[in-house]
Amino acid sequence: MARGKIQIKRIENQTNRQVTYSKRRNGLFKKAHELTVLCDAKVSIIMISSTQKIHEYISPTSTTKQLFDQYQNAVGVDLWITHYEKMQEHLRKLKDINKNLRREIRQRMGESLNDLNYDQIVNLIEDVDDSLRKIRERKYKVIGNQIETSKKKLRNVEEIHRNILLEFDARHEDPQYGLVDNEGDYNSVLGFANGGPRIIALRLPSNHHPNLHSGGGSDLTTFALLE
Amino acid sequence: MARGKIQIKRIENQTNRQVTYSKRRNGLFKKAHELTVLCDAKVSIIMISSTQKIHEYISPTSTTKQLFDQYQNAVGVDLWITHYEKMQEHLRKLKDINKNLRREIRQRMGESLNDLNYDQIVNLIEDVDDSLRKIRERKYKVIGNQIETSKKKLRNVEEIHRNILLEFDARHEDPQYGLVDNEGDYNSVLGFANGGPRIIALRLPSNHHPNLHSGGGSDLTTFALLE
DNA sequence: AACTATTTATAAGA
DNA sequence: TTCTTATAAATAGTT
Repeated sequence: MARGKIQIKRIENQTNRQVTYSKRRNGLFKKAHELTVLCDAKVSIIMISSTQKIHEYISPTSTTKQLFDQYQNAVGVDLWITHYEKMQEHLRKLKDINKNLRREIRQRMGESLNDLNYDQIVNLIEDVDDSLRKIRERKYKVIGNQIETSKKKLRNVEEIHRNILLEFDARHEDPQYGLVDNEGDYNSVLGFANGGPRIIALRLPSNHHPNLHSGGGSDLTTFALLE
Repeated sequence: MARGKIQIKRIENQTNRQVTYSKRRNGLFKKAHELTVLCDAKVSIIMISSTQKIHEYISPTSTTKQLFDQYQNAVGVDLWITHYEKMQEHLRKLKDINKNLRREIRQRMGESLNDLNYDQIVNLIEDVDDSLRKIRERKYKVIGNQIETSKKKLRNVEEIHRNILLEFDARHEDPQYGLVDNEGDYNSVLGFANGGPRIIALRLPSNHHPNLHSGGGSDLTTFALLE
């Protein structure tokens, strides 16, 4: 605005930009102050330079916070205050839900039953009883899975036994082979970590399945044996 | 600043002040915007006129809230931002707790059991079983209380019966009294609302207790009878 | 809301 | 940075 007109666009020269910022900032603050005095108004200016320096102007009659609060009241009613209140409401509801959930658990654990009348207790018993049934079912399913896995392992063992026996017989029938010294690395095949049970080569009936798993005995016991 | 210099002091003429406010406000905002563009700065201006009207300027690259947050950070006002963040943290924790409580309930109800291993299921069964036992105990206690209350009511009935019989006998022995027409207001004494069971005056053995409540029969049946 | 005489702000140079 | 100054821009008072 002097010594030549300028285009209103970013000043690329860094030093120049800095100088202009400083000069115009003073000009702006001066104008703001004049406005404050002349028109009995309140003005707040917050400026952040491209180098992240912060400057502010505030009318002598006010504070930045006061002005911002007024601004919020007028403009940002939906911006902060209500958001804040909504959060508190949300918080309150969550606490409430939490309380109820805890009480439900306590009641399902047989505590805090004084709040329940007879019918409610009867319903609760029915409910918990049913839950217990479901959980037991799950237990049996887990056991069942374990048994299946164990059966597979056992079939594997039998297969290996048969092979050992076959080899054993073959070598006896053909004396040119000596007896093998050890079991080979069958343990790793069976998933046994360190040595495992010693496998004794007994001749088993060809289609034999161990009695342990063919019957309908107690699942729990079976599981304990196989784990 | 034209057609004559002015003193920088409050303009007393209300209309004049209003006009000047409007003109200079525009000037200020224009300068602010030029500064924004020329110097790559961020500017926030909030103005409140003497008539409490609010106007604001904010650099296109920013929001008033953003700028105010930065201002707060720099100045250290730190008014409620942290409070807000603490609330959010609190909210997050509550939601988390909530989620866990719900899962616990679901598991106690026999759902979402896939997350549990065998030992955990066994523990859960033990726990729920124990809970069921506690709740049943509570049921029996409630039943017991009901029985106590009923016994008291019955003792009351017996007392009244005895009194009626005594009076009945007395009048028969002394014919100067006529028979009474009704039962009096014993119903209200017994807590029976409308009429209640018709009481038939039979002579009972003096210390008789009805068989129904002296024995150790099923509590549940007893309860059903008395409720 | 427009005009314009005048004041004020400021870009460029020192 | 600050000062200077020619010139652009803002605006007080008027219409």
